[in-house]
Amino acid sequence: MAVSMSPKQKVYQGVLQEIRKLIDDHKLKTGDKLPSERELSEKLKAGRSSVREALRAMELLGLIETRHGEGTFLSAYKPFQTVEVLASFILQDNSTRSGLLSTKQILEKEAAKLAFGRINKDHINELINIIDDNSMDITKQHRLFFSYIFEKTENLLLSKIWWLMEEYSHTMNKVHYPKNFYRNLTDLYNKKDYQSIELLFKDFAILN
Amino acid sequence: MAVSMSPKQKVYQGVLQEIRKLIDDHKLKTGDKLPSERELSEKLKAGRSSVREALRAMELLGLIETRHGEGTFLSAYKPFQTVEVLASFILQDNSTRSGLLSTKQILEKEAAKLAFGRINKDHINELINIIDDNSMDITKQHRLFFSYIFEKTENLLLSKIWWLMEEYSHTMNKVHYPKNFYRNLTDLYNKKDYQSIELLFKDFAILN
DNA sequence: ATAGTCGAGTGGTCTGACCACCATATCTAA
DNA sequence: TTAGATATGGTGGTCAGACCACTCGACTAT
Repeated sequence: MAVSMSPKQKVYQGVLQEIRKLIDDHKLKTGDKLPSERELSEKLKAGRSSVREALRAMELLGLIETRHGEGTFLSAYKPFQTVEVLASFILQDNSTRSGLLSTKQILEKEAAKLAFGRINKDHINELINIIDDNSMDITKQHRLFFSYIFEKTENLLLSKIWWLMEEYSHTMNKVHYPKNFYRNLTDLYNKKDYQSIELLFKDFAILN
Repeated sequence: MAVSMSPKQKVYQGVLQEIRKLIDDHKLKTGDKLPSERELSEKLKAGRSSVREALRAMELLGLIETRHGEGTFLSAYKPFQTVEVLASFILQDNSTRSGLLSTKQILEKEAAKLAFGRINKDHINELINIIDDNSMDITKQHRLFFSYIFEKTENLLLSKIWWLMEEYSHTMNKVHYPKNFYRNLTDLYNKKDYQSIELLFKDFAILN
């Protein structure tokens, strides 16, 4: 391998730097195509597997996008994947689990408030349909109910983080509110009573 | 390869999930040793190169630490490397900024409220010290200020997620509130005025 | 012209081979 | 007996080469 190596740098880290340099030199922009793996391998005098290790890491960081049979492309940086991956590992840590439920509830409350201005009669009916559908257990109703609300927040990051927590909380317990909570919330939407949302969540808070 | 593959998931992504599961099942903690690459390869029925792609990506994210000749170890998540790598690559894309900032602000607001009941005079003075310390720029003050508040929430998960976003938002801009915001918040703590916290954040909201 | 085929290029994956490094067990010499 | 040298096995680091699956465009037969 010939990639710059000052102390004991691993090849894939050197490749990473070289790619960065390459992007800079060629002034590549979002959407542009990077050289193929084989080409990079040859140009940098590194094994293809090492090149791939660098590319895979970049991919996980959301820096590049890979299209099978086509090539590797620079992508607009989106923090989502990264945050998602990291969050999934953070959640794994037992010491952080205690706060899971209360954090999840915070997100649910804020989502309910964010969605407030974007919810109309039709949406409310949709929500009511969910909580009236007795073919599902309440756990699933909870999930659908809030999925719908989060969708209305139009904040993808917020939604993804909530979804992760929802997933993990299922390995625990108490993953929903009392039955009438949901009805109360839709009532507030109906009455356009923004203020009371905060109070509703406080009343039904599940402590941990 | 046998790692769970629903749609068209790449092997290394499946390996990533499996490793996460493994950490969970065995309740591995920071500093614990992961199975060797060869062992993982065999257990997950994936090539060693695929396993390595997953591990290298995790390494770049700072989730694991690799010691030549010894093995792979779970590491406390340290954002440094991640941020460093990203910073050297980031093409600032305004369109992705929105979700991150608003979500971060939600967490800050809720933390401020959660900490409310656990903040005493001494803590307030500590906060004031931070915002009066002009040897730091306001960005750093913001960081310390809220670090302190999040600590008081005693919710590790919430804190970690916020920290994550804080790190990422630094690759962008606008990572703090107007100067007097912080003073106002400590005043509310002083006056034991819980209600106004919500309003304060609303007034100082950084739109996106 | 159009539809179908084929091949070159690309990423995706696996295997097997070495090397470098580390810890530990083992042997050797004092 | 014991301190130091050495052998060994396990681990990560890296490479080369082989296939496979997919995409796209050029070529061909209709």
